Amino acid sequence: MKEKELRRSLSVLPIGTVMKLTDLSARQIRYYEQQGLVIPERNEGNRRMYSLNNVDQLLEIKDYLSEGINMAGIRHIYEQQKEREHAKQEQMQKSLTDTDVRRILREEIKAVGGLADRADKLSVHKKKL
Amino acid sequence: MKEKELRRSLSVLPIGTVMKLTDLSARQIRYYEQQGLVIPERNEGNRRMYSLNNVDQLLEIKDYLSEGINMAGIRHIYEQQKEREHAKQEQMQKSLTDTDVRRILREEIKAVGGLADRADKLSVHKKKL
DNA sequence: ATTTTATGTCATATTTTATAACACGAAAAT
DNA sequence: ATTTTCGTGTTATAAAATATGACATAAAAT
Repeated sequence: MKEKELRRSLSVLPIGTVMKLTDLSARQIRYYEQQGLVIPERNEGNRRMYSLNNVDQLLEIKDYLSEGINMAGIRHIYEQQKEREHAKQEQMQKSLTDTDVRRILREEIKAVGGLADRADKLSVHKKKL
Repeated sequence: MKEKELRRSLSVLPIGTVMKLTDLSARQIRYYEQQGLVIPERNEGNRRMYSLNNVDQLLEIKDYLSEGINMAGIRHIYEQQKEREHAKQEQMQKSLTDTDVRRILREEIKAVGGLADRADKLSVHKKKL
């Protein structure tokens, strides 16, 4: 599902479209950006270009606001989220090295298996042992 | 998967974005429209707004063109496609009425079952028959 | 009672898009 | 061998969309 993620993160929507999709005013969208919440990419002409993920985030912000949470609160939430993602990232990193360890172990086993094979070939002598 | 279809058919992309996504010039995109191939919606300000489906179709057209097929050919292909869709539509229609028929049959069976029930209730007399 | 927040509104500059026209090489038709 | 048609580029002009910054303000926080 990597392709889907890519699609959702492509900055292809002008602010006008985002306004309609979120039912937010340009003023609001720009203000949230100013507050460090949703920072869109810019095209060559300095126009803001949003992704579907950006839109989702804006809708999320709408929800938070309607729950009475203010900018600072929302900012905090996203910082927390980033932290969690960071932690997960580290976790991933760790588990990756774990699989590395497993791979190495497997290779060691394989090596041992090789020895076993040789032992098999020598097994004609087994009975003798 | 109705929601996905909706997403893909939402007219949210300005022509500039479509140009980048398809690597076609505005001239080309508009010409294909003029030729009846990809007709985008328009926003209140008469700007063309494209959907992801539109983009896919444009990419398809690019392929056809690179295969040497001309506008007329592509138009023909799409007309065929429409016909097929239409046929499928009719088929759907048909099979829907089929299920209707089945439903009706089921109801008839149920009705018969009702009679059967009554027959059961009368079955105390069965032996008499 | 002030100050801060979140948003509206307005003005100005820049960018993007629409439309129409002219051009032009390559392919097709005559 | 010409003439037409096709697909696209380019240019000019007008309208729409967007960016930025300033001023305004009701509601909330202090």
